[in-house]
Amino acid sequence: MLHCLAVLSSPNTLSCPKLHETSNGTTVWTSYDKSSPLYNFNSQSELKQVQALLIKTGTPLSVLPLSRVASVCAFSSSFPHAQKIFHCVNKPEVTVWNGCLRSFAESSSPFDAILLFCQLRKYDVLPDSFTCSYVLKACVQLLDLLHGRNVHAYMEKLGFQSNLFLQNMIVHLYASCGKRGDAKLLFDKMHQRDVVTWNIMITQFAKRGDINAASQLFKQMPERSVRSWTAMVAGFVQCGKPKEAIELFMEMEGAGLRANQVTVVAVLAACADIGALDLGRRIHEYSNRSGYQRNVRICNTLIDMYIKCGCLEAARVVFENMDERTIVSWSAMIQGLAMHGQAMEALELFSKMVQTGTKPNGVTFIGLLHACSHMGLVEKGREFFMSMSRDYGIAPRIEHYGCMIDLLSRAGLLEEARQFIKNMPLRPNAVVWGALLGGCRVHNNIELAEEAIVHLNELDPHNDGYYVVLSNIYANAKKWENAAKVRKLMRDQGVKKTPGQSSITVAGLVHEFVACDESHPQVKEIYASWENLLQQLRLKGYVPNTSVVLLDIEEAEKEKILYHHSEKLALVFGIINTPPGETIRIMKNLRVCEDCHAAFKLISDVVNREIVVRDRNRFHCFKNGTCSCKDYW
DNA sequence: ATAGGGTTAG
Repeated sequence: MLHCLAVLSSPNTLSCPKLHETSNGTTVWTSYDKSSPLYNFNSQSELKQVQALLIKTGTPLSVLPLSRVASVCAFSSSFPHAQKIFHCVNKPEVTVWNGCLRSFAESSSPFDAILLFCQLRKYDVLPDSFTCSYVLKACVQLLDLLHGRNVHAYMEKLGFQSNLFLQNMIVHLYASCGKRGDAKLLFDKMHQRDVVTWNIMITQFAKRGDINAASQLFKQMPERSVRSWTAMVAGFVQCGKPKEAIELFMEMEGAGLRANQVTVVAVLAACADIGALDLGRRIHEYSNRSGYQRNVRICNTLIDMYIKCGCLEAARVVFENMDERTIVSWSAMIQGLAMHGQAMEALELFSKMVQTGTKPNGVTFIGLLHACSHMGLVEKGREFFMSMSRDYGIAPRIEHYGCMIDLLSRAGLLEEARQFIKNMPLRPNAVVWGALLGGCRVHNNIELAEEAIVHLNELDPHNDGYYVVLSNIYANAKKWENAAKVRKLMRDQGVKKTPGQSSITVAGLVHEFVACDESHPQVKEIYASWENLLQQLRLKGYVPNTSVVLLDIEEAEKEKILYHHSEKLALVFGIINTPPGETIRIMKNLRVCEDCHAAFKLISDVVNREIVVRDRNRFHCFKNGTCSCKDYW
């Protein structure tokens, strides 16, 4: 405002459009400088001053940026005044308002578009189909079905009911507001549909968890674009079906279609979920060849993919090479370092992030607390927990409390963890009690474990993991009757123990193993190889830790079960089938067993290999006889 | 003018 006035008081310095006489005698206006303060009025009074100046200098009002005039006057008493300006510059006023509606619809407060639309009707500005499209866009942004329905009705009154663009938007509105039935009804009634109509339906059905309906539509549609395939691939990922996502992507490639940037993100997310490093690397190369290196979302997804595939270094390279990073990039990297047990690096990265002026969000703190809890940095964790609300105004959510309980109970501060739960302002959920239970296993606290299971039995009665941990605690204390009781409780409630399953990819093929697996074609070779390896381990001092076997059976039987754990089978298979020295990567659906953990450390030394195990919640990187988790897990 | 993408505790 002050700036503007200063300029107005010295008209000579204005970069105002000038009237020039050309050689053939006609007059033209030179184009104006948009950065001039003259065109950056932000209020009615500034606009009036600008107008007064234009009139004084004989400059036509048409030099005014009309959409700006519209947005300044949109909700004020100058509304009719703005219309006058539009009239005198001989522009159809609705197009000017449309421009304004559009920028409101795409702004951070799309409701302004709806308000402006109401103003227009009050002042008898006749909307056209574009007007409707921008208001509908705002309604979709806000999931505002109420106003959307009004616009829908009004549209029909204006005779736009057969406009395909608008019909598509209406279908989108209903579907995204959770009215899938209505959307489908409208969709079925449409006389003509284009590929966008189908894509909207597929995307919305998949987003709302109805992947089967989406899949049906995908099969039915007359022609599919890359966006249709992408919608399905992304849909599978969102529904927790990464394998199906990857299968479909392969089919898409087979059909000769090229993945776009969104497809790349979706496929990479699927690779991260199932740990498909080979495909992930291939997509990375494809992405680079396609010139997507500077796409921040792709880079973020690449970081996540490499982290979840156990390649922390590759993730770091992507991160380092980004010329622009968002909070997601930093948070993903911090979380990755946490998952790999590199707590100090995670904290250092956080400091660096703060130094560059990037503000952390709630997710960043989950990564930081996660890092502290995986390395037992209790004091640091407490500090972060305090700091997030005090220094950054981020209220801790249930996830943050979960991290804190995990941090305290893992570190053996079980009573403090219990008090933390008692005093927390949010209702503790299963994860919170589960974290306490996990600590009880590490520190063999039966009493607190029993307290936790009472809550867990109520909050998440069908999750087998909690009962297994409790019976583990009993078995560890040789309380076999209690362990049996837990198993009976599981039976009575119809809860089955999820079988441990490990997988390894060799030459592009995924090999899956369960405990005592006899189904693999190389089973004899694997078992023989294990016996051989076992001899070498014994020489290194390996003693089987049979306490992890929950059954009350003979020691020899326990050892046999122990030796045929799924992760051991996968590892031996990997050693046999990959060249010496190559890193072996194994994924397990549950937490790695304690005995396997001890064995893997020794094996990494005996066979001189790096072994990376992706566990249910973190990575263990075995190398030269030690693990990256430093045995704190 | 209309459809789409990333990080989250155990």
